[in-house]
Amino acid sequence: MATGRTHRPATRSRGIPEATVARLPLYLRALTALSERSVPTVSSEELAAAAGVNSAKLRKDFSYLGSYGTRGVGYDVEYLVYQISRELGLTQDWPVVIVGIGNLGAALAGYGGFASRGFRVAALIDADPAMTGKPVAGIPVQHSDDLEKIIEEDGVSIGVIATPAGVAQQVCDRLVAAGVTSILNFAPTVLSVPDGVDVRKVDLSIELQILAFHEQRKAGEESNAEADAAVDEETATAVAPPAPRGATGGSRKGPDGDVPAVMPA
Amino acid sequence: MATGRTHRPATRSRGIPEATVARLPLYLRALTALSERSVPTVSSEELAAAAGVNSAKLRKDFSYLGSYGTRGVGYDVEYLVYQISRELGLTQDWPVVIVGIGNLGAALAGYGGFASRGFRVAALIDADPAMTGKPVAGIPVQHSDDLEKIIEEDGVSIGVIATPAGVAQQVCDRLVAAGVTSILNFAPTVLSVPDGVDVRKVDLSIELQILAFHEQRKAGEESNAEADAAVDEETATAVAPPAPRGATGGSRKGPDGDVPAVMPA
DNA sequence: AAGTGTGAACTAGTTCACAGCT
DNA sequence: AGCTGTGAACTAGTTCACACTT
Repeated sequence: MATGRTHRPATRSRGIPEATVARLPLYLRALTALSERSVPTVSSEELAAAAGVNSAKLRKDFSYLGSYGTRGVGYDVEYLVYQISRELGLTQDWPVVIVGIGNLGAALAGYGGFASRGFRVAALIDADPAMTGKPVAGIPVQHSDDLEKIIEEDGVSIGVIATPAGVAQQVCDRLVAAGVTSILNFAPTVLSVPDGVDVRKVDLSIELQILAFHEQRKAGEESNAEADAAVDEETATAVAPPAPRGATGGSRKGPDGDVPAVMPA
Repeated sequence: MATGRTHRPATRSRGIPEATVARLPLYLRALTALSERSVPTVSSEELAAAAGVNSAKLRKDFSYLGSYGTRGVGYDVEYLVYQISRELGLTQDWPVVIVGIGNLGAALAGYGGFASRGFRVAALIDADPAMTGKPVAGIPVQHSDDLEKIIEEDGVSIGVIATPAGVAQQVCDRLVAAGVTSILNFAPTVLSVPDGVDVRKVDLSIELQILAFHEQRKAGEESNAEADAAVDEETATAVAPPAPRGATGGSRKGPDGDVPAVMPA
């Protein structure tokens, strides 16, 4: 590769895969730790272990950024920290607003990982007038009436939504109208945004539900039959298995013949 | 497989793709909202819109669970709620412990989405003796000395780690040793666990960094040169670009000959 | 000898498009 | 007529394995 110039380098020049982008912060964290311990170089194997991925994946990821390693040696820690920081846009600092200063919003405001590495809490915003002026994590809360003004004045492009689900969409709309183009959503709701605006969501209950799915599977693996039966009885009243509307016996079934045990027929 | 018994149905029977599992909670939430509004049926198109995915994906996802829809009509809301709940293991209730009752842990303890749908906060645990006995969100905090006892007595299999990064791994080890097999990690660190234990992580700063990456890209798209230049000057001193160890000019470059536009050279 | 960088093979996930049921 | 369920085509992501560099 290194030799094949003449450009038109595949599709769209700087096409770093999304999955790779999502891992860069992980590498960066591991590298920063090494940097603090004054470790000069790492191999892909060592760094991968520290980041919790496998080394082939890590090398492939880095290959999208360029050739930043030295064969036979490894990667220069400081140099890589810089390159990844730059790639992620962390060499500039990003003012961030947090909207919704309840328990969660307050916890986020106080979170250390925020201040570090390129992010700065520009403002805390809440709709409750009783909160206005109250300092949270050393920053006075501002009223949401001023949301637009704050965003425009500070040139904020990243917003964090930590409001109740019911108002998240309207908050989002206002943020976007005021110029925010990236949103981190902690409210348990789907946000719709125009093209060009990025939304990422963090959702406790979704994560728990995914864990529960796998947990259930583990439980079922050993003592197959009776575990389910016991569970079913316990919750049978709480969660009634509603019959399908139309046909009752029909062809309605899971891929492995579900329902039977629960169905009162 | 109501009909085709004799098992060994393809690879490992109930092979629901991980990506599908991750979306089931989304569908469930949308369905629950419909259910509360007493909507009897939905089409894949409508439900997909509510869940923020496209309808082909939704139908494919549901096809892994079984044939729960009715052609020409759609899906019965109540029935689907039940089926997905069951699939996710939410028809039983899962006791959960939260370890680390700082700002975040307290916020999680008070989070409504917890109590709903199958999860119950069995205990709050903190290492600080000053916290012991103090009620948080109505639940008295217990000391971490009792961690093993609590987990065993309540049969807890899901643990939430909201401690500082420095102690997260040891907390994790103790949870696992005591019988926890699913962990939701809010500490910004990589946890290593034995086979059979699931870990999911929620990491604010990773999410922000991913947003920053895309944000940076957006900025570069319009007015390419000067926007970056301004930024570089501002932060040039703060983040020095360290030279690579060995060769200085060499072949070191991004896949499409990076730097040019931004570099003052 | 050590360890990167990367084509090639593979696996997972998404989207298409339409047959088939109600 | 309407909408699901799903093979088939496609796209993204991962892993392998080894040529190449230091």
